Amino acid sequence: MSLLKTGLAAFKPIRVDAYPSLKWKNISGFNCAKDQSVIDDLLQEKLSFLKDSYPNRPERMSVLDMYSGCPIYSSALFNFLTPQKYVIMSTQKNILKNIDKIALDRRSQGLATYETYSADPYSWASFIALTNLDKALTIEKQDYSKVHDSFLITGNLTLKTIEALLFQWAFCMANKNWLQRYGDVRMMFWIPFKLLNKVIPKPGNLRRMSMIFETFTNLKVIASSTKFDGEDLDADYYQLDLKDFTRDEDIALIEITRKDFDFDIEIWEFLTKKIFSTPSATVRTNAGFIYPGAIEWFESKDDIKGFLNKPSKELTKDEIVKLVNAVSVWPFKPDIYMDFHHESADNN
Amino acid sequence: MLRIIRSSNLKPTNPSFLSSTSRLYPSFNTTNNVVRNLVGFSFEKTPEVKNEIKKSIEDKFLKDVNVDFKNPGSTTDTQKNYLDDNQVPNVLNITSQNLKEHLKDEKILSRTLSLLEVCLITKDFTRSYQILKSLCDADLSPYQLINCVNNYFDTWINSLHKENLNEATEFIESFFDNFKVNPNGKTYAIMLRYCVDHELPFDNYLKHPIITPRSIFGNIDSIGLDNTKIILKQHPELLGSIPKIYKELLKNELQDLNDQIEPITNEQKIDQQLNKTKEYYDSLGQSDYFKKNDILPPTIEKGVQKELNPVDTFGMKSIRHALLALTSQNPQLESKLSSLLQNLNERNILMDRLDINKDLNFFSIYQRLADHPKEQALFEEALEVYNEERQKQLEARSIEASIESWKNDHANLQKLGITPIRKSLNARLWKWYNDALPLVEKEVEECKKVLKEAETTPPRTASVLNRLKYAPYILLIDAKKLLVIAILELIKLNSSGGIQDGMRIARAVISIGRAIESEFQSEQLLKSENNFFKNVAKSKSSERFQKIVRYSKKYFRSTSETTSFTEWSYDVKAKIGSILVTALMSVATIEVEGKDPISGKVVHGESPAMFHTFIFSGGNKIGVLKFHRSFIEKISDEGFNKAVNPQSLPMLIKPIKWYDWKTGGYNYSKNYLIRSKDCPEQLAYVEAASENGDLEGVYDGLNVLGVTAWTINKKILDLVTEAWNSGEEFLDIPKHEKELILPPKPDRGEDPSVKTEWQTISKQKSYEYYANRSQRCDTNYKLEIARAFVGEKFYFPHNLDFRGRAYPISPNFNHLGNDLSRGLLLFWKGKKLGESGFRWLKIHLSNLFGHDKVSLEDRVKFTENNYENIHKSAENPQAADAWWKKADKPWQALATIFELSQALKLKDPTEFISHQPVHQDGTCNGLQHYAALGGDLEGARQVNLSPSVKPMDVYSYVAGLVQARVDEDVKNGKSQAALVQHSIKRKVIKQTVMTNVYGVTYLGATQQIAKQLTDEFGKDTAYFLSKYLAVHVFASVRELFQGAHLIQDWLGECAKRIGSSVRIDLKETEIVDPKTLKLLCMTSVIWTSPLGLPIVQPYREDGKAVIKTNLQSISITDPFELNVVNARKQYTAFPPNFIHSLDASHMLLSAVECGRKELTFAAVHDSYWTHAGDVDRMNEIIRDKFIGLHQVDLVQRLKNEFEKRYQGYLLQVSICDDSEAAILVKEFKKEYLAKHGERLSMIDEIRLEKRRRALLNSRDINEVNEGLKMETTIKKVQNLEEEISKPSEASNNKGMMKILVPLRLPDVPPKGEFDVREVKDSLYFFS
DNA sequence: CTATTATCTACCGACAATATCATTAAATAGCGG
DNA sequence: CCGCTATTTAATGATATAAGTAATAGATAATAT
Repeated sequence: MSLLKTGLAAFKPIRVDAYPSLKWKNISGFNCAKDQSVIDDLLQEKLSFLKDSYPNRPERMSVLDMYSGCPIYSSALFNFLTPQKYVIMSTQKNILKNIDKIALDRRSQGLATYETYSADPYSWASFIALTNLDKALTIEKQDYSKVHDSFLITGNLTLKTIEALLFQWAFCMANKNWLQRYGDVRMMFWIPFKLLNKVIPKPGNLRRMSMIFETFTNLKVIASSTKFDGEDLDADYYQLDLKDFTRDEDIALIEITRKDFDFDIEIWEFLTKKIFSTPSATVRTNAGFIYPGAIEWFESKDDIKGFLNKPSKELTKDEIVKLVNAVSVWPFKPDIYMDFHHESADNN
Repeated sequence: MLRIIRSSNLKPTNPSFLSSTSRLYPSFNTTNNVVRNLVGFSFEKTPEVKNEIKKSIEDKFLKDVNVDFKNPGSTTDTQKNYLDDNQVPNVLNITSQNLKEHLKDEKILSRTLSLLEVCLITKDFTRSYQILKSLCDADLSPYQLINCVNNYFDTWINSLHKENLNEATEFIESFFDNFKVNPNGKTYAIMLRYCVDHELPFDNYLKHPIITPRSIFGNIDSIGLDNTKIILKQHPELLGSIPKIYKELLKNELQDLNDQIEPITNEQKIDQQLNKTKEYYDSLGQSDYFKKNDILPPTIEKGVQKELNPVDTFGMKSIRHALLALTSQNPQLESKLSSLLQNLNERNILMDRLDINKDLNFFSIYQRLADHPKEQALFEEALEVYNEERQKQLEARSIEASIESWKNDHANLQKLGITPIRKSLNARLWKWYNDALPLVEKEVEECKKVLKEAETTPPRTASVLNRLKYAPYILLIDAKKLLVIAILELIKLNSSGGIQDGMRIARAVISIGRAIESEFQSEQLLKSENNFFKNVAKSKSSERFQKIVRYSKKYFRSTSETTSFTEWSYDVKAKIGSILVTALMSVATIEVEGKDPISGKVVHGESPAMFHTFIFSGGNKIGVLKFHRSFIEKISDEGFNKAVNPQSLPMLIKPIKWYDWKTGGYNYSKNYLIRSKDCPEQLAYVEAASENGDLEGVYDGLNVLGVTAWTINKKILDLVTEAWNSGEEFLDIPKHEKELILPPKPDRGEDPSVKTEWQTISKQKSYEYYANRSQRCDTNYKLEIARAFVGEKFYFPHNLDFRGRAYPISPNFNHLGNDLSRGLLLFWKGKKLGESGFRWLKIHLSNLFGHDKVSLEDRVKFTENNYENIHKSAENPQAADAWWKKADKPWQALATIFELSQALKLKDPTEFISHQPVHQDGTCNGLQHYAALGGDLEGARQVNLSPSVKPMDVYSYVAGLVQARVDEDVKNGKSQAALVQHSIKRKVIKQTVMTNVYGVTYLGATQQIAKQLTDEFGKDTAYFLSKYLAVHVFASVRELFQGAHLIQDWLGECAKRIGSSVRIDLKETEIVDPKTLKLLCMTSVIWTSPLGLPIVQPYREDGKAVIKTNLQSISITDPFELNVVNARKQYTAFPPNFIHSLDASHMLLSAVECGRKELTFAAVHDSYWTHAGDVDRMNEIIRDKFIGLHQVDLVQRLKNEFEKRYQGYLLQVSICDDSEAAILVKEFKKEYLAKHGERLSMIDEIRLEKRRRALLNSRDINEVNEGLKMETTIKKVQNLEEEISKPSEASNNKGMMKILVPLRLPDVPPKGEFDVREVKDSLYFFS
């Protein structure tokens, strides 16, 4: 009962250290915050705009938080946003158990709380269950012209094996599917610094990974434990200290929202793979990797042949779009869906 | 110190390698037994040893020749007996303390030697001499060095004229000063050749006090026969110094002894006939096919009525031409056969008159001569002579033949206009070839230029340096050949490695490089043979003489020292390969058709036919070469094509016998005894064993397998061809699927899971499509080979995998293949069935039908009850519901049916002459060996080691056990149990039971069972149930074969310990990783098979090396990188490998005996084949040999060997905190801490122990005493046998500590009561 | 020391990831004596 | 010509690549705090 009326419940902040009996066993592949006050500070410093982006939060805002780890950040964010609903989805059984204890305690006191949802965020099915079957979360469908104003996705993607989710979900943004079918839903993730380094564009030394984020998302670095060089992006981020985290590995917090585009994304995906095969080589050389005849085809296009001789790593976003559009109308274009190979093809 | 050639540029530099300090370190092994030391990675040889080896080969060869000449039946009977001792006679061991460095040295050395060889061949004496000088300073064995110098001398002297005598003499005189070694017999042999060639006096060189004529003529290869003749004319007394095999030859040449040698009368007759007959090849107009470039010889069809549908398999055509339309350097040889046939015709010996011009089915001629043994023998001999030359063509000339066939297709089609040319693949290839040739030639020129410049000015730019690395090699082969090889390889590799319509670049370039290397070697071998025999046998043509020449050639091939045995490095292969691929890629074009996405119109164009690209797999970037889809469509239309590697087809003559670990099999290509996995360690052991004379038994066995003659079952081939051409599915031939159809792509707004699913399905579909295609392709390949060999007599050269199992070297089509391959094969030789054979043939049929679980009598009855079916099937095999198709192995069954039906039509079926191989298969051979090892009564009974009335069937029995368990579960209300209760069949669990011996895991077993259950339950349920069943199958097998599992576990445990042990006399950095401070386990499991073959498990973490080519960098596993062993692989693979080494020994032993008793013998590991009439005799042999093998306690013997080999090794084990050993170690550590103020690390422990051992081994008594007093942790615990030999427990447990202990092996499991001699009376042991 | 994560997954025949950038080691060049 | 340092070049090592882990899930080794 009290759960449904969270918005009305008193908003006493959750403090994880108020539950000293709970053992969090720092040892986890995830790199998580250890010190809640640091996160409080971070939110205050850099994320106050969130409060304005999500009006009337206690009544209508939902947050989906994945792989929370020890819920230091989750608690801080929860306290900060005071959303109507805050779901922590994870596979970490022991951690969820502990969080449940906190939630139970809060509920018993009639306090607002986050809740857990035991499922694997890696599995698409989890979200169908979450929104359709279990109805643990109801999300309003909104227009893509502005950022969704009642739903926020966040989580910790610092484990090696689930890094992939960042890319998958980014593509979901572009494709408007998964949870991104509800609108332009803002996502905030903790990621290893190494991963951040891949996704931020380094002018003159561009790679496909950064191109993805540059083309399909608005990327902002909220916080980082290390300095980095990237265009405009380094202007204003919160300096983190590694000692406040569970692992001795540089970490960053990023925020992404959707950027619209107008070309065939599948060709884009295919083409960028090929064109960045050898980033230091010329566009012409790399074009050869697309399909026989591609170089000649590009040479026949006036808006393209001008940049065929520069290295791929210097290609701009728009130039790539030109290439994509050229391939789309190419009579001898390759079958972009056959670009894989069968592993260990031997078995009688 | 020495100077070597830096591989990048050719200037001498000065690193230190091949340091000799550590080489002769005494082994810790101090037992009474002989411990032979392998030093470094190559076994040191002295020239004397080498000569001895050569001598013994000669003796054996002569013996064999005698067998072939006169009294067959008595081969060697004294092979070293490995079979009756609990000790392995020679425990070989590598004792280098510096493994990694030694290997690196080997790498440099190998490259340098290869470069030397290449420079010599290209007559680059400047560079050669530089290399040679640098080698002098290297730590080569004197023998190796002399060899190198001699090779140099050999080539260099050819460039000298008569006037340069002084230079030559000077070379010999300053030999020692220059190279620090003395000249030897070969040096003098070379000098002799020079003198004789230039008509200079040579007597001086025959009077050397040390270098005797005998040792000179031991190198007769370097003199040449013709020259030897001249020498002998002046010095007839030297005839005694000539190797026997050539003596005969020279005697003939010298004294015109034709009349004195008894001519074989029949042959003489034919000799006379010979003159009467005109060469029929001339009449066919194809004798000079290879020389006259423009005329394609008319293809003779060998009576196979129907062409295979896709006709144009690349290369195949050339093979057929090579087989059919051969030129010969000695026309008389050819005509011998034709005259014989003519003669037979005239005498009406054959039932029908032969049309010599058409019917070249030798097999049918042979069969028709069955009643005329004399003529049959003559015919066979003539055929052998004839084939001798054809084989040579086949191996040596097929590349040229490919070009010809393309060219001809192109030329012929040109007459018809442009369109047909576009359509023809061969014509297209001809164009590619022509367009790319200038590029390649330009590259070759460039290489020449660069090499020349490098002589004067040191190379600077990267591109020149890069080119220099391969330049010397690319000059070795004609540019035309380079290109053809490249084209053929690329087409062959299409769709390999799981890549649709393409291949991995790495594989492509290396395959091309390898093929080129191999072609080069062939050329060299052929050239040296021709040189040696020049001017011989041109004039004399007596049968006897020709025969001697043939044997001399065979001998030459198996011993020739001029043979190149250096290997091209991967670097070179890859670079050359990539040059060619690049050239081809840039010119190869194809007509393409596309659709304009906007207008929808069809557009035509010309586009490159292939392209380079990268694909990604799990974040890995793989470089691939892909073909344009239009090209793929083209080859699909014209059929599935693979280029045949003509150098590894079945052989038309008996393979070269194995006398030596690196010569055998084909005439003109290099084959090793062992298919080593690029593992120098393996080769080192095999080489040592071979030179130690331990491998005689192995060689004998292999040689028996090699002389089994085969032919094609034409009836079967006709039928298969028909089925094939229909394009429909037929038995195990899949349907020809025209194109890959994928489900429609989902909209991108759909949930990602939808797309994922679509991808999965698409991948699956695509996989199936390509699997289907590759299967069709494989079948086509088999059929093409079979078709080319119809009517021929052919042989499969064999070699071994590293465990000693024998495999035919010729891939694709051989008796190890599937039912179809086997069905297509017959023994060439026919043998009368006889009573017993008739019976076995019936049993064989029954077995092929799957009725092999009943008594022999019942099997006979099965066949007898089906006589009507047999006749029907034989008469009308095409019938849709023909009986034979229902067999387990339909093709073989049909082949047998043909024979049976023919036999039954005879008045007396036992008179029938059978060619059908009849198999005797061990029932679960692996388990048989386990049972014998363990003396396990119950196990022995289950696998038919002990006699019984009916054969036991393990699989059914296990199925029964599983059934019982499941039934129990049903009672207890388990839901899965109820579902599968009625589906537990023999077939379901068979594979799992079988693979259980190989250590299949739960997951693997589940998949196997699931595959069987899928039809019944559907994919998902099947998997669910399989998980359940797998558990029960495992439990049941374990329960039934307890004995086997005890041994399996024991073997595993031993391997585990060995694989995680360290040898502490190594250099410290090779014992403990300086970075991680962890033990570096470098010890692989090594043992000696009962036949004397040393087996080294090659499993290590592989060291990757990257090669830069002009296409891309490619990554290969560096064979010269010695890494830590993969302990897991070592122990999971050891039990099966050990058992396989036993069954391999059993097979080879049986082969030798069968050979001795003149049985035709073939084997597929644990399935032994012979003529029906000989099965009884073979069965006896199989049993005897099995008993012989197991009469000693092989497990104990293995343990003894291990203990000897791994004595002094240390192992890290976890033991209980409170055990005595742990306490002692802790105490010691505490004391050490107190004394030295720092903790005793593992390295310290090892250092101390090293020191202690060094002291103990010292010659200084004081030091020994000091050593005796010295304490180390290892000494503390070494006597606590019980504690340290306990199996190690999981280290994750509490209260455990890790300590170093001397390696101990667990006790051998107790042996059971079973007496292996019972096998003698077990009917179903093999059946 | 122990919870979490990564790595396997049946033997043999059989055959392999690559580009780029940073760092280190070695070779060469230059210079002075 | 030698020997030293500075500069260039070669060799080695680390990291990124893609982005549903291809199926499949349970034991075991490795890792990190």
